[in-house]
Amino acid sequence: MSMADTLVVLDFETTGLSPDLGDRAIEIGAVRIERGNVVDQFQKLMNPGCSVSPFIEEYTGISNLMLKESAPSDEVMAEFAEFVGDSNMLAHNASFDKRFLDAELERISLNYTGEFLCSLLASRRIFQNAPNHKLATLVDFVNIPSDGSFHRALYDSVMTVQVWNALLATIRDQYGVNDIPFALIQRLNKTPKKSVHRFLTNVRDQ
DNA sequence: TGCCAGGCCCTCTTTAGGGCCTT
Repeated sequence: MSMADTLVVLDFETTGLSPDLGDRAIEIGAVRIERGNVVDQFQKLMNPGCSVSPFIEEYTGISNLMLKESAPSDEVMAEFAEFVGDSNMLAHNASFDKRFLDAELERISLNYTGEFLCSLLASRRIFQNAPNHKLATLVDFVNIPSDGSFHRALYDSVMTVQVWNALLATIRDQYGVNDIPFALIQRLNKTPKKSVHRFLTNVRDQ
C-alpha cells in the first residue's frame, strides 16, 4: 500500500475519553485523500441515545438538542463503514479514534480491514522542535491558515490532512525520500525519536 | 458506592512515575 493509494482521514467527537467506561461517539468526520488531495468527504452527527455533559457541549459546540435531531448511531456508523470500505486510515492520536471505531462498529456487528496510521506519533518524530503536538498547535507550526473551528469532526480531519501533507513534504525535503509507502510510516512510528534521522537517512540511501 | 482511559515517551527507569495527546 502506497501513499498514492486512498487513505481515509477521520476524527470522532465523543461524550468522553473512554468507550470502555461507556463513552459514545457523537460525530464522525472523514475525508478520503489520494496523493494528498481530498477526493471525498463524510460528516454526520449521531444520536447515541444518551445525553452529553455541559463540558462536551461547550468543548465541541454539539448540543443535546442537535443530537436529539440526528440519526441514530447504528445507522450513521453503518454508512461510515461503507464509506471506509477496505481503506487504510489516519487520525491524530489514532489510538483514540480506533478505540471508538472498534466500539461503535462492534455494537452493530460490523468490521473493517484497514490499518491505522497516527499523525501524532509521526509528528513527534518529524517535528521534534514543535512547541507541542496538539493538532491546533501543529496547524499553526506548519503555517496552515485556520479559522480556529477545532473540535468538530470534519474540520479536525481536514486539518489533520494539512498537517499530514506537511509531514510528508518535510520527509521529502529534508531526507530526499520521495516514495513514502504506508509501511514506511508504520516503521517510522515505531522508531525511537533519537534514531529517526538515521532511519530516514538509511531509507534514502537504500 | 465510588472509583475508573490507554498508549506513548522520557527519566533521577525496568521492583516507577508523570507528562502528553485524544473527548
